[in-house]
Amino acid sequence: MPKEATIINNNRLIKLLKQNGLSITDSRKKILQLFLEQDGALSHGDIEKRAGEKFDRVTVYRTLQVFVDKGIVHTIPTADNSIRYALCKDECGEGHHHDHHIHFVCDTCNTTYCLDDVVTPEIKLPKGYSAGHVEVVVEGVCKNCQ
Amino acid sequence: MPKEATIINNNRLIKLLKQNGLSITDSRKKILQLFLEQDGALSHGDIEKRAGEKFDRVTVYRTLQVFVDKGIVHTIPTADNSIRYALCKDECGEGHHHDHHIHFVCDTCNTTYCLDDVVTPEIKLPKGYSAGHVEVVVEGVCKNCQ
DNA sequence: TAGAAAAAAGCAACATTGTTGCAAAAGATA
DNA sequence: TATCTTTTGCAACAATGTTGCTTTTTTCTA
Repeated sequence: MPKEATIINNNRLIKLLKQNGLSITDSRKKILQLFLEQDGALSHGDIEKRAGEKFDRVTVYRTLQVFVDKGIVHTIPTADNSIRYALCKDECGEGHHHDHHIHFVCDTCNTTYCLDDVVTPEIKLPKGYSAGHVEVVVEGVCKNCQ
Repeated sequence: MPKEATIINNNRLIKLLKQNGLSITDSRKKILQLFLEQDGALSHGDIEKRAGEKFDRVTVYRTLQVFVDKGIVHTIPTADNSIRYALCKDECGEGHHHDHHIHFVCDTCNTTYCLDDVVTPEIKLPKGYSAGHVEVVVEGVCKNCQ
């Protein structure tokens, strides 16, 4: 493993946590790193069972909660009762998420992607309903599984 | 309670179950009735704790599974790890769901609605991705809570 | 409509997932 | 480095799903 890359990565992790007013701890760095080195989204279980790392379940729950609160990651609803988490872009911060992109779940490899370039469409609601957040999840076959 | 309405309802329940090749049982009729007399969607917990009825948890799980398999109800993903179930329209059947409508979750009363008249939009995906099903969940304030 | 065969319900035991309080450990601060 | 604050990890618990098996209910057919 390249030592330099690890150091750079470590600085990036620390910077990200500090930016969000969080204290620097091993668990937070390790979990954040999982997200950074990962293309798709992660579920709680993914993180907990991550090879080589033994995270306490409670720590994972609490860390993810903090990350969501601070706008570092956002949640992605799924139809199988397993919330996925993915890194937010810069516009997100404490108390306000701005996730206007759609999510994509691959039927084949089951990876969940944030398609940051695809903006959620305007939805015309029936009279009486007022819209807040719009969540779009597309299920299909991803670029790696075609 | 009007007796006639109950009888009519009962016939409707039996018809619905028979149409889908299911045997007529008390649990199935009661759970199906909950959906019919309900505007929004129901979670597993909603059904299990329904006042006046004591359903065995296993029965509820198995019944919902059968209903989903037969295309009687469909699932609605949520961001809080609690799958909601709602009645399908006629076009759904065994092995194929055709839910092209969007779903709406009210922030205030937390009810989940199927907005059958609002069709899911076309989503333009990046190169390499092919779309199957598109799920849209809008969160906001419903007609009853304005 | 009774009796046999098939299907479903109910129960118990278990597995997984999520929550809470608290003591110990680690991080921040001066 | 000493002290204060925050976070972690543990234990105990609660809630949610799952599985196998026995009993009950439904269906089918004579």
